[in-house]
Amino acid sequence: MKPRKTTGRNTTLRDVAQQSGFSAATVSIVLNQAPLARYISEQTRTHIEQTARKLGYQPNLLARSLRSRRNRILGVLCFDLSDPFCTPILKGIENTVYQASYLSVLADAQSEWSRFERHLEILLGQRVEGLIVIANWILADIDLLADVENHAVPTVIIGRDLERTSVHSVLVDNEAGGYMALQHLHSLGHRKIAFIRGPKLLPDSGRRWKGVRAFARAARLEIDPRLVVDLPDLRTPNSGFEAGIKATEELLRRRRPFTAIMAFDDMSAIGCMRTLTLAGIKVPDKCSVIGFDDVPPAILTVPALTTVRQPMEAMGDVAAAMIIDSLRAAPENPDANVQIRKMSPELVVRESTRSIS
Amino acid sequence: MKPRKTTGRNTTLRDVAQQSGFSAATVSIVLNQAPLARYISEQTRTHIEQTARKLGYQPNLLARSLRSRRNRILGVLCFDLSDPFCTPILKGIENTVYQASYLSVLADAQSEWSRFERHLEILLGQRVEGLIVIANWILADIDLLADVENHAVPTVIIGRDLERTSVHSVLVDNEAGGYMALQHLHSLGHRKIAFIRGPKLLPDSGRRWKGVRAFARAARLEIDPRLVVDLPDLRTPNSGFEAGIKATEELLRRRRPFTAIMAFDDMSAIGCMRTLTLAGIKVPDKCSVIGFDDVPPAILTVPALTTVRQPMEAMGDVAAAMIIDSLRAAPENPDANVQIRKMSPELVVRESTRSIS
DNA sequence: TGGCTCTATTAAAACGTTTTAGTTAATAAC
DNA sequence: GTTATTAACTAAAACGTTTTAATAGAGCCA
Repeated sequence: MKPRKTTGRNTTLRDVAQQSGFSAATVSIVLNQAPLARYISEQTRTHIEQTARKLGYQPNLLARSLRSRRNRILGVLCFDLSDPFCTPILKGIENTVYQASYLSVLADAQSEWSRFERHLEILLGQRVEGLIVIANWILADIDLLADVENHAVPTVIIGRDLERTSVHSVLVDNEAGGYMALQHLHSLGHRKIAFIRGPKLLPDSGRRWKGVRAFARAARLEIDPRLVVDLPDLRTPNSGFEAGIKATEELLRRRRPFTAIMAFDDMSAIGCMRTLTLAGIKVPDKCSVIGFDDVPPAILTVPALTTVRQPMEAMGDVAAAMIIDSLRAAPENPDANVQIRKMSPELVVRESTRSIS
Repeated sequence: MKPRKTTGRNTTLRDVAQQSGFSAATVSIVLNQAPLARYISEQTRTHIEQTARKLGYQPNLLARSLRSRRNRILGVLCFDLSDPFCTPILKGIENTVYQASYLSVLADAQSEWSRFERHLEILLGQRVEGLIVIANWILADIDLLADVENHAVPTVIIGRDLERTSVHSVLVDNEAGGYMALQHLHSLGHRKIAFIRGPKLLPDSGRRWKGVRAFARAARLEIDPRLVVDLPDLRTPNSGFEAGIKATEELLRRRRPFTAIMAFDDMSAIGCMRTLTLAGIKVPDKCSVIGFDDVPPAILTVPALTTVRQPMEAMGDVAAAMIIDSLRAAPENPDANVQIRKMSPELVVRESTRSIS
């Protein structure tokens, strides 16, 4: 039975001090195991600890961080949490942050700019020590930059690289990924390959496509422009699936034969498979499909999706580590040297691709 | 161009006061549009606002909440974020909370008890005004209760109902859902129906099953115990899919004919469909499948999953509203009357169920 | 003249910690 | 017999706000 509070007031450090007969300073030193605790006698130490426990003392973290200017909290700002892309990243972040005995608090902007800004403001107002932004959509650099620079909080953005700012970046090597994807299809013997490219506004789209073209050139493979479609720019969070469906319908409408499709990402690939299946085109027997990302739902389809994996959990790890390192290194001036970390993608062969025969 | 800070210090209220020639009190009153602002002359008001803007003043929320004992922050504690069940709930919460101009911060325990407790402690230490717990797994009441009661923070738990505590609950009417699911299959003419029940330790399992039995009784439908399998208890977050695969394999091994399967939840239903498809049993032609929850991936499969929907977003809404209401009603003693809110499930017919030939 | 009620503003006391700079008393060093 | 050193504490000043109670001046009434 814990002692019940009748009053609404929480037990404070002073209560413990009073009750134990020592000063607030001593209590603070003991309870935090501060360096000075070396000089506190064993006896008082245990006595204080006991009283604290007895009173059910829980420190007020607000007061603590106000005074000490540290709170061991990292803010995570997610542009849209319902994107399955976010979850593994968050997992990575949470793991690393936890190891370092920090806490991460997450805010979700639900694809709305106004929320993004408000949440950013509040996180900064709460004096988080670092900030991780998950950019699963187009982010205008400017706004972010201004606020963050003012507060001098070390920041990393996952999924985008911001030029000429004080913000670190972690992202996958999209070009290598595009290269890899096409190489895989080519190695299976596919030559007539259709492409669903990403939205034009998304920097990823261009980069992946660049990788694709690089491989095509290297392998002397010709890309038929009539087998290339683009996803529309206006993309609310989980519209990738719908867009993939539409894109594939368009592709079928063109009546040019192809034996494989490379989709911009997993969600569009899953939409693509649906259209093909409904049209009676068996995947992978009649047509192979490859995605990009390896989001969790990629294993749920039949056939399970072959894809180019972004190491999302690792990306979260790395981002968190960057922040924590820069916090450890220079608590005073964080943006010592801005880093851009490109992670290697990895081909994950499942069931949706097969060699031509 | 915002004015750059050369020093690491942030602009404080006092800076604004000094710069504008008024006292801190006045500045605070103006900037917060406090009741007393009525008496402040238009002129000073605009002057103060201007200086604040010029200096790029951002209030320190820590100091603010420390003093005013309010911070308009709700803590959300999720037992495992990678469960797709959470995302829609979070969306609902975030929406309602945002409307009420609160902020929600999320912490993810990643299925680990120790993290759950630590995060809980920190959220409470941060003096969040309310707490929402998303229980997508078995939660021992006791621990939660102790801490929460001590802090007298209004709390609601989503997905579980805790008896005899001061914690509100929001959950779906599992019994009605189970009833509904079986009714649907029955109305399509299915009589030989297999069941994949939930883990025994999960209260939901029993309740859904109770609903199933209730319908069976009402419709004079006999349930063949050899067509019933249970998901194992040891369930790490996203093992539902794997477990569904295993369970269906077991079912097929028994070689008792059936024309429909009712799965415990969507993830196991999706696993189930995979096994059936790989075994050459076409869904829904040869066998119908129904799930429970309507998690986002349910629409991604071919055929898309028929399921009993938990109104997850609405559940998030309701939970948040409960907290905010109880905060508005009685900021002093929150647990005025504990509520348990049961939400109605809804049948969502998609492509995985069909009437018997 | 004195006593009200407004208006416009502020001094100073919180809020609950951490931290800096002491203060003793005792022990050791010279 | 003075001076360091050390052990065991503590007073008091932050941290950056909000809020309470107060202070003046002005207008009005009797």
